Amino acid sequence: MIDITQLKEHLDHYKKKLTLKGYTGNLNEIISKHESKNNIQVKLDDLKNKKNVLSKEIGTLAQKGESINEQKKQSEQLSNEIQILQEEFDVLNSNLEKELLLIPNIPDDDVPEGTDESSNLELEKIIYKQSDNGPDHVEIGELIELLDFNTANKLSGSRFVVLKGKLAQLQRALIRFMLDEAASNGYEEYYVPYIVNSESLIGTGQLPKFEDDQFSVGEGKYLIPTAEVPLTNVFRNEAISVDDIPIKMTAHTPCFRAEAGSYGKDTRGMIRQHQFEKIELVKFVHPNESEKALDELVSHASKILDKLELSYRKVVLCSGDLGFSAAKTIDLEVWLPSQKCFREISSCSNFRDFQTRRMNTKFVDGSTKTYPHTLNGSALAVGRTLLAILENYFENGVGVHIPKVLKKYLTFDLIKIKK
RNA sequence: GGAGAGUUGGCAGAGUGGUCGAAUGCGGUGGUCUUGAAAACCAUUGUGCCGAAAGGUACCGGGGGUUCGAAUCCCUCACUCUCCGCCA
Repeated sequence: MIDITQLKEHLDHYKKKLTLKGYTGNLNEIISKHESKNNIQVKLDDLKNKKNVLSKEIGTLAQKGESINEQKKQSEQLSNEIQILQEEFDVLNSNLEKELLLIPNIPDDDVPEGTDESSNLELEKIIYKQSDNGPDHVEIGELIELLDFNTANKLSGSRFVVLKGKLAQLQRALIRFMLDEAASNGYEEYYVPYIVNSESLIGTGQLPKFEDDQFSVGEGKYLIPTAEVPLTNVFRNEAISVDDIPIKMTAHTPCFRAEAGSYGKDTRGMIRQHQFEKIELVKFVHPNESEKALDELVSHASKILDKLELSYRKVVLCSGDLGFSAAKTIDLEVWLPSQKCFREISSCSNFRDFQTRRMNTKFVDGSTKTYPHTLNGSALAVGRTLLAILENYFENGVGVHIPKVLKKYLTFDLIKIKK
């Protein structure tokens, strides 16, 4: 949530920044709503004060046995006035709150301007072995007979996958490897619920705007779209002391995405699924430290690609491609030989105090209370990593080799083709 | 699923209609004492909103009601705990 006081003070700045983010709401209207809300509140508080004074007076008079009829009449009249004004206030206030929840975070100053991914800026390219032909992972899956979209379709529908045997083991090895990496970088491992309430999704920014992207399981509860939601919301309505910071958390969870609005996009293979595994890194840091923390987060995620010897590039997202809650995002994109291009495998973002304002997570340093900054990043999306390994480690007529760093988690170093 | 008991400040725990934003204890912070520390003692210590401030207002799980007045009475929802049943 943006700070309305800041918004009022630097309206032009916010207007410019929010336009870059594609926001089209009427900020002037929001500000005037806020002002009339405050005006009503002042009047309301004054009336309530009068009534409280009167009630006390009635108490004392009644104890003395004196007449209280006149005061009662006055009090009733005050009650009526209060009720009318209170209703007006409540409507205005909840209205305002809804609109505030729909305002996206503003981009950092070093975020390139642009409306779509064509304005994203490549920071760095790290190339290991890079082939630009060969079968895609779906074909490889058929050759090794361990990747089964048809059965998944029978069980559940489109955008699901069944992994078998050594391929399922390879995915498990990836998860263990990534969690071990996170641990060695100082992240504490969490096991968290995969179903969360709407308060949690509002806290991290998926709700109220992106209801359609979530899988609802009824009763106001949703499957998590990323471990970011439960991990970050661990500290919802909590105060974090300066001594506890930085907080570094990680979790492996499945992620569930409705993928509404992406019909016909990436329909082949396991690039875009309703369910996939991911290791997420989440940090709570001192407000002055978040820029540095983003670099650190990116380095933790990219080190995994380095160790797997997968070619990738670092891209800073432009303002228009930036997510709703993010102030700055650096994507890692892995090379896919079959598509002859880089595809997103990790997204590392700095949210600054946007999420902690929504969550009411305070940062306590001595007697001052502010908001800590949050960051998160995938390290990595496991499904896409698996896919990248299949394509980049495939040898024609032989099979899929196992990356060196994963060998200690497995009892084989090759997944042979069966036909 | 059935029966019952709860939800009060950072924690524990009083408070059943007015003087209660709330006793007391623990914890926290500041101080006295001490070479230093501990102990002891003294003071202080919830949050949001409006306001330049003074101050006002709201908050005793959430929502609603009764009343001039609600932490306290009523309704309702959520959650927690105990026992029984079922269950990985």
